[in-house]
Amino acid sequence: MKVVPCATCPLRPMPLFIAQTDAENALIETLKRDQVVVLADRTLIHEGQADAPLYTVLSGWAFRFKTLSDGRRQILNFLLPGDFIGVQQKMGDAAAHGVHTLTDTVLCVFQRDALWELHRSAPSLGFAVTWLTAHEESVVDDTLLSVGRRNAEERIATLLILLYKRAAALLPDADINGVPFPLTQQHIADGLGLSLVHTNKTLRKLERRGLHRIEDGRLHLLDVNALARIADLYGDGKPAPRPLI
Amino acid sequence: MKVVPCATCPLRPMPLFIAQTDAENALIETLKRDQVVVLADRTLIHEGQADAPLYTVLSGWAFRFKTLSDGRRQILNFLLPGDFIGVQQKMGDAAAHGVHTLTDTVLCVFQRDALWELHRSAPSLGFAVTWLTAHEESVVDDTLLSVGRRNAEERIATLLILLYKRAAALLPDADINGVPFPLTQQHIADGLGLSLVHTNKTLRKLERRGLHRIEDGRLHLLDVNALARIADLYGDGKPAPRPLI
DNA sequence: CGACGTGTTGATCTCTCTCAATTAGAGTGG
DNA sequence: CCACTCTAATTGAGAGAGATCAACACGTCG
Repeated sequence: MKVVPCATCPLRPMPLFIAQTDAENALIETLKRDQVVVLADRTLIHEGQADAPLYTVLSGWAFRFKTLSDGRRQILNFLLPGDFIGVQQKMGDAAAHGVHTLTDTVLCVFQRDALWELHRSAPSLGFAVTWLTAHEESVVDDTLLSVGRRNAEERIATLLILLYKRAAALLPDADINGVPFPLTQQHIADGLGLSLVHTNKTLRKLERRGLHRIEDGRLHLLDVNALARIADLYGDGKPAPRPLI
Repeated sequence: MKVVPCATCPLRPMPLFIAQTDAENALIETLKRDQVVVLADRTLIHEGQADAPLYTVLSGWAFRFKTLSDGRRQILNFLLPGDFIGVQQKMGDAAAHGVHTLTDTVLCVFQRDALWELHRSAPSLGFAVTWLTAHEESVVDDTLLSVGRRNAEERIATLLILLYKRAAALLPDADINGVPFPLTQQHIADGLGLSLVHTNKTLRKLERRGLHRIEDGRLHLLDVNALARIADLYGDGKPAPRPLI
């Protein structure tokens, strides 16, 4: 893929794309240092790696993760086009988490101090970055609620709905043919704090009940209401109704 | 407590206090709207509450949490002096999580658009807020790793160490007499995705082995090395050594 | 003094993990 | 074209960590 000028960034129409004026795009263009392609299933940033650059996902899927020394891995969240990579990392610091690709991925590379330049030269963009960072935290919050308090069936229903929404938001509206879903069951397991085997059994149970289907790398939600009921999800972050007693 | 001028903020000596110049303090002072005291065990912000203000913890402990509709609760992270409350919340949006006090707490209240003013008028402070937000996310990341992949004993050891460090960092250096620890076992359970009973049993097991002691609302770590070994924690975020095979 | 919150402990129960084995597809080399 | 290998998905069986249920102890407080 050719290097994309920020002014014609394919992500620009998306609401999550923060720069809207020409001046803002020009500034970002200045800070953008490169554009790289990473193949699927590669570790882009290793845990503890120093001096990792700042990225933005232009296309493709990836995930952030942490591991324990015996190999147990926890996926912290999934990264889709428009997401930042590496904001958590103070300049000169070691990455507290790794980043690994799920698909072939195109990334915009920014110089390490781009964040500071952004704040200095365009406070509105700096503010947007703060908000984006806070938003990513709230995604992790949701996962923590799942992993800490939902059982396997509820966790999987939650993940399927939330990932479906994120993936669908990146697609042209009329696309009813499911959404791309490049995760293996191992990734689902690692994202939800479950074992691979139990993930498989739970996934099959939901599938046999006709709630969803995963086929040819695409996810189809066949009964969103049933899934949402299982997940205890209510619309878009509206507070859940409480039982009276 | 009298209203504290930001210039003489007791948190100022702490490294986590971001404003360092007089101009910066003056700006913050401008945005600070009030200072409130909240008693222990009160819900400061309800889940789904709209228009919650922006706070800063001046003294006392609190926590962020989410609940499912049947009452299951997950504590997302603990808030200590110097922490922000409410950055995640886009202006005019509903809070995605609740905030509840553990102790009597003094909070600085900021107008809802203070964050934007900060970015606009003092980019260096705006940048600091971004970084603080990213840092809070990395705390949640750590918890997610625990809850997703550590067993009960490991989770508790991890929590004790990390909370001890945070609490100790707020204390005068020479204080060897443990650190304040206002959590009940129910809070520990809700923070680690465990049941109250199992939390109690695990806590007692560690205590009987002489690793720690919780007494009169203070936490003492009697064998940090053993705890760190159990937790699979290595220094300050240094990458864990891998077994060769 | 009784009610209540917190901590403690024992006895089940069950959800999830671990171990094992099989199937299916994709890719590779002979 | 066919064995061979690898990865991902699948399923069964047994084991275990942690949940749930039930009691009780202790201190505080109205």
